[in-house]
Amino acid sequence: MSNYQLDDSLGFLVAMAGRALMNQLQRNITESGYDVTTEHWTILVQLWEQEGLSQYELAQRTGKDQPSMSRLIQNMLKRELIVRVADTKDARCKRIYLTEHGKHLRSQLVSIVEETLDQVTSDVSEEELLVTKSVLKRVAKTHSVTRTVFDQLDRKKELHE
Amino acid sequence: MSNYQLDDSLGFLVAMAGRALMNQLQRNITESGYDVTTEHWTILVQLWEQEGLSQYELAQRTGKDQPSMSRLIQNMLKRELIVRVADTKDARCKRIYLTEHGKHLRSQLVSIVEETLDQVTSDVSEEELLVTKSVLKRVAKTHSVTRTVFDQLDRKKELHE
DNA sequence: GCAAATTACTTGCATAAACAAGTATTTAAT
DNA sequence: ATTAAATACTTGTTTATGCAAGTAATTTGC
Repeated sequence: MSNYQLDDSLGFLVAMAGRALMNQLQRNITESGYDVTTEHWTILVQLWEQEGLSQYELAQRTGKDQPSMSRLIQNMLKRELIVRVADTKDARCKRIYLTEHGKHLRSQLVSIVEETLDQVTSDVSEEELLVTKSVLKRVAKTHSVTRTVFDQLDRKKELHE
Repeated sequence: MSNYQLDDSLGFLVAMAGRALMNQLQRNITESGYDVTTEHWTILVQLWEQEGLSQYELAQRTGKDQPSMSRLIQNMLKRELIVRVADTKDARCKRIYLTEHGKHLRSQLVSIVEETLDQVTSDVSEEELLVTKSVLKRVAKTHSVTRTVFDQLDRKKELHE
């Protein structure tokens, strides 16, 4: 029975790289004085591009399940990053809009994220990065929940072309 | 201000691939009838190679902090995967050993993990996989906590050479 | 038009991570 | 020898995930 080598296991490496990235990003955001988590960021990215998405749509686009989204939204409401408005045509649906505060965070947070990505990939060539992204995307697409995210993005791109 | 493209962001891709991998692995383990989490697995891998590690050493080798390790150990004790023995020379230290049950899981769990990795990388060439692993390792090494893991592994390899 | 199925969201429960603060034991410094 | 510092571990709090079960609103099929 082969000795399982952790540092040769894709699962372990993805988990470690993910932790490094998320910790560094969270640290950079907090040190810049923003009360925003990395998870809030994924929602803000969606809303900066299109406001008024329902919780279900946000869950689809970020690869989260509905309970996770429900609680994440509650958290962002508490921090006054967003507001929630009941859909006039479908009372089940709650649509999410940005507050002024949420809107204004955009340029600073995008800078922090880009800076963080530069930090953690300073040692990586452009070509290697492209291969890695392409592989990670394929891995993500093997799973139903995360595949939905990329299928949505691909569909959107087709519309724009 | 550029539109932030999520499917081009390494952070998002790592998070999605990680979720795909962990969900698939957890599902495969559970479906095979084992009451073991993916986090238990990382500890078991260490103990299959060397028993009697302290909680601190396990934390170092898996990139977790001590509180996380403390609770993870409590959980594994409850499931009777491991036992905990106070160090005779240092009463602060608690050393972890496998139960018979923990020992016997080895071959089955290693199979499940290897099968899962094959599932999620069926679409990926050997060469692409090598590049990806190498990049992820470099990303992980940019962060203090996860760097320790690889530094430890590298040191161990040097000793064996 | 009404019961049944579906949809959008929420709540409960277990596990897990990050951080801060606590306890107990050991080591170091004088 | 005693106090101070360091070490190993634990507990509390907040945030987050996965899954199951619940509520309320809307659609569907007859």
